[in-house]
Amino acid sequence: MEFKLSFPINESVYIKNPDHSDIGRKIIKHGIDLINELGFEHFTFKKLAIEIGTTEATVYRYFENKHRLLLYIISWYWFYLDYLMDYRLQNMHDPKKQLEEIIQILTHELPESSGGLDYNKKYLNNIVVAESSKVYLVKEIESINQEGVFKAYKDLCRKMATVMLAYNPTYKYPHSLSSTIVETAHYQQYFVQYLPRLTDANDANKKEYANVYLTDLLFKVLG
Amino acid sequence: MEFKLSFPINESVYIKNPDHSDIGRKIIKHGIDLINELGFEHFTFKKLAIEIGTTEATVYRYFENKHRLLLYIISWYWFYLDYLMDYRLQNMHDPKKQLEEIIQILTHELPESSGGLDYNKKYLNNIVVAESSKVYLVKEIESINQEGVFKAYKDLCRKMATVMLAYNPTYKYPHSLSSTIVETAHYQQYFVQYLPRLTDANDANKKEYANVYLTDLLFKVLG
DNA sequence: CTCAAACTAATAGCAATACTATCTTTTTTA
DNA sequence: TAAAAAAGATAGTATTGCTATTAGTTTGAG
Repeated sequence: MEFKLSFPINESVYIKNPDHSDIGRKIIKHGIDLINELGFEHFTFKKLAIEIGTTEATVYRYFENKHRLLLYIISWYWFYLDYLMDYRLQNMHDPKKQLEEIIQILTHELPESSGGLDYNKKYLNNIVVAESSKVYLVKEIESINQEGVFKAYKDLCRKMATVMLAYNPTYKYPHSLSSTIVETAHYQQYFVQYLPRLTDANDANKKEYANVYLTDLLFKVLG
Repeated sequence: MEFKLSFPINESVYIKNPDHSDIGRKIIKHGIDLINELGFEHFTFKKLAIEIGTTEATVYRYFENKHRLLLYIISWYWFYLDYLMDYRLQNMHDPKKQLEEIIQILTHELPESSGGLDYNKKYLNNIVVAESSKVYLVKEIESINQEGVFKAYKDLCRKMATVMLAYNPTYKYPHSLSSTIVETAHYQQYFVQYLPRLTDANDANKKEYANVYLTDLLFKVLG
């Protein structure tokens, strides 16, 4: 028994909704696999088309370019985080516990079986950590932001900021602290794995490091 | 009377040292101008060659590809930060004042006239904020890290960690906090400008926002 | 039913990008 | 002053990013 998670991803992200056809869903699923395997710079629509047994032109009918496909994947992640936070925090009324749960969600692989979607969560996590900043670190940022494609990220930060203010109503920078926590969760995971000298992790605490570091930081900042 | 700042940038970053010839220095200077103007994705060696009145082949004699040129520019920035910190902190013995000065350096444009170099510091700052993460968020991270090209960043974090420990010897994550402060300085500046909903900045506090936010955060974390 | 409109897929092709190779000329320096 | 090194000119290749055209397939109005 499965139900299908479907998120209202901004329509200007795609040309044709990939969620409405078999080939569209293949583009997302195998897109995640291939971006994970090759890295975003080496990923191309041609390689993706070969992977899923179709042609480049078909992929271009769904997405204007590979940046838009990445934006779709990362948007899906933002919506999924938002959904997970709602779901996990709903019966949790202590803001401290809520904040701990938020960091838990941000620093661990997304749970595998929630929804009928079969995206590889390990790969999705790798992409989020290594590639997500590339969706906004582009010269076209002002025009794509005007399309509203970052709304999900902004909503997520607003939700986190609300919980922070419930914990400490006098804290002045809850939105910045939220985006800091999200971004730091990503690149501290990356640094632990690839540039450990930029962290204080070691082989023993590696696995829970980002969680422990961020929890310590968050509660010290919020007091 | 000018003296020339020269930093020991890792030799594997370039094929031929751009600092040793006129055309090499032009590649860096106009490279900074063009990457700032076009964004890293739209920047090409062909466009750079036209800009400085030479050919693509000549630029390729200095750098293997545009990623290496960016790495050179960002390495120069890391060395310059390190140098600036030494210079500004040398007669400052209070760790609290030192930490405040470090954040000041990280959240403001680099000073213009230090050294004989004529890189445009405003453009360099834009590049650091918008493009620097692209030097390590690549599939080849493990092999390029082995070349030692990130040593300057690691040394910088070590230096910052030392000051943090002087201020609070019991803090457990000084290296992570250093990289967090550096990265957060970059993207909070970016967010204030392009995605202000991810921050708590407004038109009135915009200019000093990153500084104020990070100073508050740092001293709350260190206690 | 059926025939045209609309939608989808497949093929081809083009311009830009990311290089590499070669050969000539100029500059350096031993 | 010869030879080594650097720069310039020119050409060429494979890949990338994207578009145009055509062929086939589905849909739905009469």
